[in-house]
Amino acid sequence: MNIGDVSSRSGLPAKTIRYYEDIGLIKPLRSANGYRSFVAADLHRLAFLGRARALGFTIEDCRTLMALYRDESRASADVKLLAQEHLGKIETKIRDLQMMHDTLSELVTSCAGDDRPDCPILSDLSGLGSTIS
Amino acid sequence: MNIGDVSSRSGLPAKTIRYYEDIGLIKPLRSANGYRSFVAADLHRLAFLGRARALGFTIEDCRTLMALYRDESRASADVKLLAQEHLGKIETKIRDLQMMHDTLSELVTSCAGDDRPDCPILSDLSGLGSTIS
DNA sequence: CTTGACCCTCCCCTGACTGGAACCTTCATA
DNA sequence: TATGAAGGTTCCAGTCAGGGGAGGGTCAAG
Repeated sequence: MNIGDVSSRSGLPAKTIRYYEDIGLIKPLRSANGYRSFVAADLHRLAFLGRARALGFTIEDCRTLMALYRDESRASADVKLLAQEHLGKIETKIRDLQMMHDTLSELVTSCAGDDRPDCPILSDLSGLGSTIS
Repeated sequence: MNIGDVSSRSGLPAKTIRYYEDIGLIKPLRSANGYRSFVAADLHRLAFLGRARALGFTIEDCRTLMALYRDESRASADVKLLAQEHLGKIETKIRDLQMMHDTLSELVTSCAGDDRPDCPILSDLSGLGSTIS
């Protein structure tokens, strides 16, 4: 398989696949013409990476997860811990975004949105804090 | 005021303040010794920037918001539109994170987390998809 | 006069790619 | 056989919003 094939099969851009080779996540063979030559195992690893990335794991997390996956004598506790830590970060991000959302949403609601200049969004940002609570 | 003063008053790191000058968001004067010399208006702008960034606006959004703030003949509709677009992006991010969270949370729950190697998290990532629904 | 706390500029680093230039290989068609 | 398109290759630079640190100048106090 050439890179185009694995790209369409894995859903990952060719650029990304080359990048993953660069940073040592995959090690495809090379054909005589210099093209990367992927086997089923490479495709499998790429699919693994794609799913892990889609769950928001960092590249370093992915590296660890793949090492654990290949380690037959792993303890599932190690995997779970990694996932739990990641889950915690996601929860933190969601909370942060939710707070931004709530504040901003309130400001947007209170803004007339017409052709006059008066705007509670700008008032808030400027520190006048016209909290119309 | 020197940069240390505005840093502690605005809560922004000195590095960030220098960066904001670099990209033209503020234009503090200079003292004879080459030090940046901030006046109250600079501090006000920095506080504005700090609040806008805390609400997740991009630097370019901040630039636009400050321009609107200084424009006495603005229409609040322009501010509102910008804020609404940003709000939409925040909502998208929250939804994405929430989906990651839900999936990951389910996987974490279903993982024993002991010293045995069997792990539904890895199974899922590997594509075996042992969805224990 | 020295010490320590400031301040300056300049450059590289981050994460996870993405875009583009310049070039090579393969295959189908005229 | 030429040629053009569609693949592939490497390498360099850019993204976003700063952070870290080197190497050096300035200032106030003791």
